[in-house]
Amino acid sequence: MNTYVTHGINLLRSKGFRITTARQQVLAILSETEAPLSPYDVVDYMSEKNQKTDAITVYRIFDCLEQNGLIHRILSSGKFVKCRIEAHTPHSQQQCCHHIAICDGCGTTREIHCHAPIHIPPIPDMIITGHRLELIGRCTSCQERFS
Amino acid sequence: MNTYVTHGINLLRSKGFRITTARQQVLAILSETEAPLSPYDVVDYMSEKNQKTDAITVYRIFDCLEQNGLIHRILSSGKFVKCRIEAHTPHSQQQCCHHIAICDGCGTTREIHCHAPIHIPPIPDMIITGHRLELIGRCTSCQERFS
DNA sequence: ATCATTGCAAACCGTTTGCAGCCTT
DNA sequence: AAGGCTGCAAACGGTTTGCAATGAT
Repeated sequence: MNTYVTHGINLLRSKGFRITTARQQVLAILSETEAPLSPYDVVDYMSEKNQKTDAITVYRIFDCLEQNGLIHRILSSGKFVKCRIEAHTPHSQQQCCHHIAICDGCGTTREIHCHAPIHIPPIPDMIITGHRLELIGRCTSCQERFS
Repeated sequence: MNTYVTHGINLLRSKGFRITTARQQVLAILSETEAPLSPYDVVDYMSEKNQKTDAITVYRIFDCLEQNGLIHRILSSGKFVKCRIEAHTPHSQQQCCHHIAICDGCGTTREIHCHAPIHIPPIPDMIITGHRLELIGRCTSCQERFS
């Protein structure tokens, strides 16, 4: 039982969610995996461990975890990764924020804590309230593998 | 026949694509619409004009237009908008680029030409080669409507 | 005991594929 | 005339919904 799992369990419990075995198992799998996972990826992982679950259940657990800032949804792939930075604050141009960098070789992700504001030129007739940013890159091992 | 449509037609022709009526009709609809459209939205629009098309055809036309930088794909919704900025260059942190701002009230979009580099702190073990950025905001009329 | 959560079935939606026929070149 | 493009049919994968059974509190 690692930090991510216990943190997740405590957070969910504090908000009145029930600590079911399915939720604990999903948290455990997320904590063991660096690459983003789809709900069906999780089902496969779990069946390898002889833990039978339905994909629908994983969908609902992912919804719950996302709403509580425990996982990131990756727009470009529809998959999810654990979120280790507790303060997941949606932000304007002035606030501190964090984003995800995705390796286009292996899909591994890194979280980025970004204190510098993103500079955006004024937009006519529109007030900006937030943004979604995904960085595409290549991790060290993929740099070696593909060079 | 406006600038966007003629520009699109000329670009496609110059690359050896055929100028079919379906492609011209889709370009015309894109030029008339500020909000992002799904392929099925386009089919509906066209049937209102008594122009019958198949959604599959629109999908393929969208693919073609996207590859030629004539439309943007919006990750968060899977819809598309016309792209008026010709130089649609994927970019690193140093280059000039452009992105989309989306009104969360009505879905209208604005294109942003962004010359200032986006400042990203160094990421351990990863080289950043590109990024996807979508700005969320609220346009003037929606600010009034919802206030 | 209560009620949130799970799991099965089935529907749903957006998207893709194969192939014959059409239309631009 | 040639071959890119269209459109129908059908399949496909991911996601959602309804409802009864289960299990955490």
